Amino acid sequence: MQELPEFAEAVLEVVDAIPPGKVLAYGDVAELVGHGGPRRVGHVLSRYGGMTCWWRVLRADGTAAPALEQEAVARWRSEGTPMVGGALARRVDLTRARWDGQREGGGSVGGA
DNA sequence: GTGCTGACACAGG
DNA sequence: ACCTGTGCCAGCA
Repeated sequence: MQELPEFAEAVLEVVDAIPPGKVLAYGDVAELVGHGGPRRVGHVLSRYGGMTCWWRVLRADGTAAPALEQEAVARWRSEGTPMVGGALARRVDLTRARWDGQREGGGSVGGA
């Protein structure tokens, strides 16, 4: 594989593991990889994100950077990611879309 | 070695 | 709901 830094490799691995319709915050990814902080995750995606589903990674607010908002929102709508205020909002409902790092389907019923 | 910038996070107004 | 300031970590001039 590429000589990608271990950190970058771990990040891409986690992002690639996120199921469709789910999302993770930069800080959450950093926690899952167990290294560095949110800024490093963002930089990795900006550099190697071109080959990963970076749109499944957003800020803790459920929003994405201005430049990515256009692209990301389109992706979320396409993937069916839960949005706040309907599918027309530019914000994701982290309350439901936040991936726990485990397999979907969870057990909980709650939802819905 | 110093300073700035950046696909962030959190608290305050 | 919105914007602002501060802290954190790493890369780059």
